[in-house]
Amino acid sequence: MGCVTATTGRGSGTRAPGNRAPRNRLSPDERRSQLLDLGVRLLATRSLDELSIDLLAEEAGISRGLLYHYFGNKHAFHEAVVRRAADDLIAQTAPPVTGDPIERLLASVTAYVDYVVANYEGYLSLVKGAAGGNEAIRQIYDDARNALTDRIFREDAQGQIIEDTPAARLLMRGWGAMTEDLVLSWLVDPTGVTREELLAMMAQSLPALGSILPQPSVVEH
Amino acid sequence: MGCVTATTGRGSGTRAPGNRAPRNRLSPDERRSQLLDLGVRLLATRSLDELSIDLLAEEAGISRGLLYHYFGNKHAFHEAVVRRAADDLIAQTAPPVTGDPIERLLASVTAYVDYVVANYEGYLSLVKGAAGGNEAIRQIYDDARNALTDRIFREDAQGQIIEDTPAARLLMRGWGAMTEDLVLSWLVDPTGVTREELLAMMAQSLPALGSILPQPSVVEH
DNA sequence: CATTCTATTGACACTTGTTCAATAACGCCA
DNA sequence: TGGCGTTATTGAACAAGTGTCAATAGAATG
Repeated sequence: MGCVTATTGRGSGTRAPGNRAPRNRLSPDERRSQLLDLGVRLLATRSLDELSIDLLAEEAGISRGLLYHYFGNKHAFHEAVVRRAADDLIAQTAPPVTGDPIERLLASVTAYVDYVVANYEGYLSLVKGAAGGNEAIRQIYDDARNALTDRIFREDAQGQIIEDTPAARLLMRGWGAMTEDLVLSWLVDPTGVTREELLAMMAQSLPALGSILPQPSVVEH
Repeated sequence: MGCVTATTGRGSGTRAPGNRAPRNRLSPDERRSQLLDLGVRLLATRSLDELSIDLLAEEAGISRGLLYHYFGNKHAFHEAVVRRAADDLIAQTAPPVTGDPIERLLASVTAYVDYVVANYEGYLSLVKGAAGGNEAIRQIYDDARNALTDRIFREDAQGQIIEDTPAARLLMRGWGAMTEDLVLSWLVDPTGVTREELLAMMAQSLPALGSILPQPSVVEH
């Protein structure tokens, strides 16, 4: 019993039998880049275990083996994809260096929002990867967010908005989480809030939060 | 060629050959409850695909088949675990009904923080599940968080802190995200911030954010 | 045109989720 | 107490996906 014909037939996609697709030979850099881009796109809507190597390979027009040749295993591929998305985010949101602190903060926030709008897929890969992934991936995500907020903390709003204490660091982190949630929620349903209102909300919330810091005082009522 | 002896030998754990563990027959409710509790615990530190049915079954002292009998498949089990964690959260953070709005807000926030501290594992299951999981699971998570924030919005701080507009809703959601990040970050590294400072930070941040809402006005500088 | 190099493949082995007929513990009634 | 139906539980077979590696084919080089 058992030992059915196995049917390991991992069909080579939708191709007439006998005329297999010609090999498409690229340089390692090109291939790597192609696969990472594809990964970013595919992992924006699926979680890692919803993305099979089969689908990925077919979508890329390569064999499964090639993916292992480049990335070793599925999780390493995921990690590379997340790292690519994170690097991209950091690079494309370089802060301005002119204007007063408030203006620069607004500019930073604007760059961030514009990036997320323009690269929704890539940003989702990053966020979703961080949440579902292992420790290494979460680290990449944390580093990226720290880089973003530290940039605002040090360069754009140095000392003028909030000072540097453990409580301030914590609150700053919280502000980052809020900011991320604001963009993503707004993108899902933007009704009733314009882009400018969103930007103002994000920029103004930081000094507003900073105001509760120095010596905590209850709000008037 | 193929058809090796298959060796499907999914060893029944660490048990001497021949003396299998006696069946432990529970009522469906008890068994379900046991499995959900275990799931909450195990999924606090692993992601779903890092948790094999094998491990789960062994840890619970049951066969793999039984899990399928109760939950159908792995994802349905995950969903049930997340739902249990969410229900638990809602139930155990019932808000107080006395005091002025600010006091009630502080009490709500305190109940939330205390719950997370006391049920760290369960809360992590919820958060991690929501991030890595499918749409249904994310829905459960969103509903739970909306229930929490709506409670504060309607009952604890009705109209007295912020009014009800799309922008306010959005900001409220963002505040929720910030609050969650604050607790979890603080738990990871509490140095420099006391529990009371954290609570004050969370409670005061809501009116502080509300102050930027009505007609956006740039902060003084 | 022959040869070397290497990007790429495809079949195979292995792990793990899923199904289902068989089994054994429990309550019930004679 | 002992047979009997009910049903919680099991284990082996099945399916689908991941990871491995020797063989292959496209390009560059002489």
